[in-house]
Amino acid sequence: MKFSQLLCPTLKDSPREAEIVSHQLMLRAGLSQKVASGLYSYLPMGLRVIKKIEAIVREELDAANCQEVALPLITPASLWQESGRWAKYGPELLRFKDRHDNEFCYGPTFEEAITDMFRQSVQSYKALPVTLYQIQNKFRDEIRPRFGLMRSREFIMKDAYSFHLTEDCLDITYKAMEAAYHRIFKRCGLDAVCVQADSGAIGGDVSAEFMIRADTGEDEVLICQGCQLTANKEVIEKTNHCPKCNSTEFKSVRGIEVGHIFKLGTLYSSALKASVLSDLGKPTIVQMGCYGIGVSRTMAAAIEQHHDEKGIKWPIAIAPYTVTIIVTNMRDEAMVETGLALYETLKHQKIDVILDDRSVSAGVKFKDAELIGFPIQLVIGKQFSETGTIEYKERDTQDTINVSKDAIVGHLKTKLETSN
RNA sequence: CGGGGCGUAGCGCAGCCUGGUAGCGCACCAGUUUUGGGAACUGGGGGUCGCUGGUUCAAGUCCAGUCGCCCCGACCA
Repeated sequence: MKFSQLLCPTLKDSPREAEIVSHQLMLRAGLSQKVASGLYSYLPMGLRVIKKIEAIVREELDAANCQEVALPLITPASLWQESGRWAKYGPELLRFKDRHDNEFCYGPTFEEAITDMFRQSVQSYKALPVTLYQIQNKFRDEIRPRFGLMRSREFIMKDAYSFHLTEDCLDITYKAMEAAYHRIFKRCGLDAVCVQADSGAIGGDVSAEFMIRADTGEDEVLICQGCQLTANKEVIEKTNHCPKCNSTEFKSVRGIEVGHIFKLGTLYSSALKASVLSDLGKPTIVQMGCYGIGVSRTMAAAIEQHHDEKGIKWPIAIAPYTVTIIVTNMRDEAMVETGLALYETLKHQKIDVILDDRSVSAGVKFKDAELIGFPIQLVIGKQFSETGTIEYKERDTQDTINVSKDAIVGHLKTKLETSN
């Protein structure tokens, strides 16, 4: 991509509405824009980050034998009535009627819809276990949306649901999903912890949350000083001591909840009569698990965890572009030619690269590069004219080194390989 | 929904107390000079001051209502 053609409206001043740093930076870096309270559009840069997170989620879930499906965003009231949640769910569930006066809701979560898909498709225990997932927009009419993408009403979420004949089998998948989640957040370059949690409105008996550590996080995580067990505040408040070692000493840290995994048991499968025939020919209600990841929230959390006073410091795996080539003087033909050639070379090597070919002053390009947070800057500037070298700079560490024009691609590739 | 704050150009703000027909910085457009850390000069474009009603000769400014947005709380992936 050439920056001169890119829709990326960066701002010097932070809009008044944004208070926390991820919200400010996503607006300033031109990632996303507000449409109404709790509703946001993604601009090209923001969408690239989302797509990268989604790609990592897909790869890890597919590797864990999950299958991707797509359910409609809108669910008929009849399914929710069957589970009993039409009455239980509050105004957070956005309901409406179609022209025939049939009732529907925008899906905030999809246990009913997926269980319906399952019961229409599976009759035998031989098809189990099976785990289905989707990545799409969810809608929850939050009492108070806040902090931009951190708590929006429409948001992108990956939700997965597993079906099993036995609790033991559910247990195996639950643990496999926990492991997959650790890999996902690690690959995204995020420091996440898995904590014991309360299962809340979704129901079920066992659940764990994945928290990205950040001082601005909405949630409080308690770490047991006896055995290092991590749990969310609600769990400890209920029992007042560590459920594992009985210690009452805790250290408190703040976190952003980006994932939640549950063992649902037969909560929904019994309500919706999702059963299979066992090997004894006996109808058996299936065991279920469900597993969510807030994709758009993960993007916000990544900014909270990786930024400085200049802007965002994207982890390489989820950066909108890995490398930006900054040509400081667009009137200097040698610089322009070198920048373009380097850009073409990197593109052919399948490196995500953007060429800042705008006819603006060097300062603007530097500031934008720091703000948007491309992990690596390759600067073709005055040192190029003088010594024929290109400046290699890392956004995170600000480490800078001059590399000859001929060696720059090799240097970059070595750096990228060692950082993976 | 309770408490607090805010709506004036794309973004940040002043003007409101004390009414007289809208201004500053940045951004944007044109030209000239610039080109390593948000350049300079000159000349431009852009606002029914959130909306509705009222008071007044006259309302961005005063009064009433209403809508929207943000923060704290209750609630929540």
